[in-house]
Amino acid sequence: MRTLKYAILGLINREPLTGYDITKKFSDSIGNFWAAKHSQIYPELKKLAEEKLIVCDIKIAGEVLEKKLYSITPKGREDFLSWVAMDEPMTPPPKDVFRLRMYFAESIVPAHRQTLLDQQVLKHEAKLQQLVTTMSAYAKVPSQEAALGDYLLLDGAILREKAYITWLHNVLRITNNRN
Amino acid sequence: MRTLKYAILGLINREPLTGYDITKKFSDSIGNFWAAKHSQIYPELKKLAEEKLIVCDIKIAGEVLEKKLYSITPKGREDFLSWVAMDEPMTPPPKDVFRLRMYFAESIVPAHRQTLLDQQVLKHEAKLQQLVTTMSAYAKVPSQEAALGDYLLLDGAILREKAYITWLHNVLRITNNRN
DNA sequence: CGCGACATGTAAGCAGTTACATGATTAT
DNA sequence: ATAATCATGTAACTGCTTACATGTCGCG
Repeated sequence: MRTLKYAILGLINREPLTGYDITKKFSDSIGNFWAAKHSQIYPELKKLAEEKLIVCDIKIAGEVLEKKLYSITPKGREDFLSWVAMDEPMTPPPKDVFRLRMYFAESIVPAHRQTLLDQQVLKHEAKLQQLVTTMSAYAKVPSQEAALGDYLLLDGAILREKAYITWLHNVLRITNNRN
Repeated sequence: MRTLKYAILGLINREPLTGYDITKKFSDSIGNFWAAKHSQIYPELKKLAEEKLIVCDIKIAGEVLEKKLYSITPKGREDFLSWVAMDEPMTPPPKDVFRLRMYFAESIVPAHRQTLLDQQVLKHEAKLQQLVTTMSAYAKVPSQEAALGDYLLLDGAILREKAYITWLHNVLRITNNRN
């Protein structure tokens, strides 16, 4: 499906970026729904340049360090715009190892199961707190076009974490009522 | 991480199953948080048998059809029980192509964007309806140990769908206020 | 001058998908 | 008979992760 390709094209479509810039986006903001490592990004950038969807402009930083600043080409923009407007079959349910473990909840000794659940609650509450803090930087819905996506997806990530925490509490309540 | 291995061991730990039985579980109940195809399951079963974690008993159905019924060995049960009780770093945020598209919402013409969102709402409401129907088969929290996991995870899937639908409505509201 | 961030790449291996491939059993 | 479901496998490929590998720049 080449999804990474379009994620990168979409970012470069907003403004020229280096592989390093892109890597950072995939580890924070975009990372909330599409993560990628630099080891995947650099080869993809190379491929996109070969396909003439982006072009690379080499900048010298300091004395010798070469930074590769990529910009989108008209062909690349066209490709991206036709992808972004496509209809989407529902994303298959995401894999989740913790849920899988809880599917086998009856095989964990109750006291330990509670510990595992409590730890998950803490982790997800910390994540939620971090998302809420980031969100608070937006006093209201941003007017800048480029920031709109960040705002919308942050909202989605917050709702997702809240639902997860609610579920964890349900599991704690239900399993404790049995033992 | 060999997660599929443990998912299969966990299922066979409950009762002996064939590859076909396991495939069905991975396409419905378990499929809500860990999906797998038969092309991945059969080779894994073969590997688990080689590792002596499961054993295979061949049953003849009808005249000639051989069904391979797998059972867990003590070694397999031990391996599974130590896995299921392990602590889990938070699952990385799941990849979601639709969310990625909405991250680039500003690049979609507003009327079309609304269509895409409306269609997603319909798909997720249908999925939610299906989950709720399945859940209604449980009048209350099941007393059977083996059904507990199914019940807990169904609850999680329902909460997840509800949160997704709420988010879709938020996106519709926010983007419509701007155009 | 040292440390953390900046910056760019490759290689090996694992996990998962799609497609290929075959055949038996059961219900209508 | 014939279609749906039962039943089991393999091959090629894509995507992603982990580890390997190297070097510069800016700040204190």
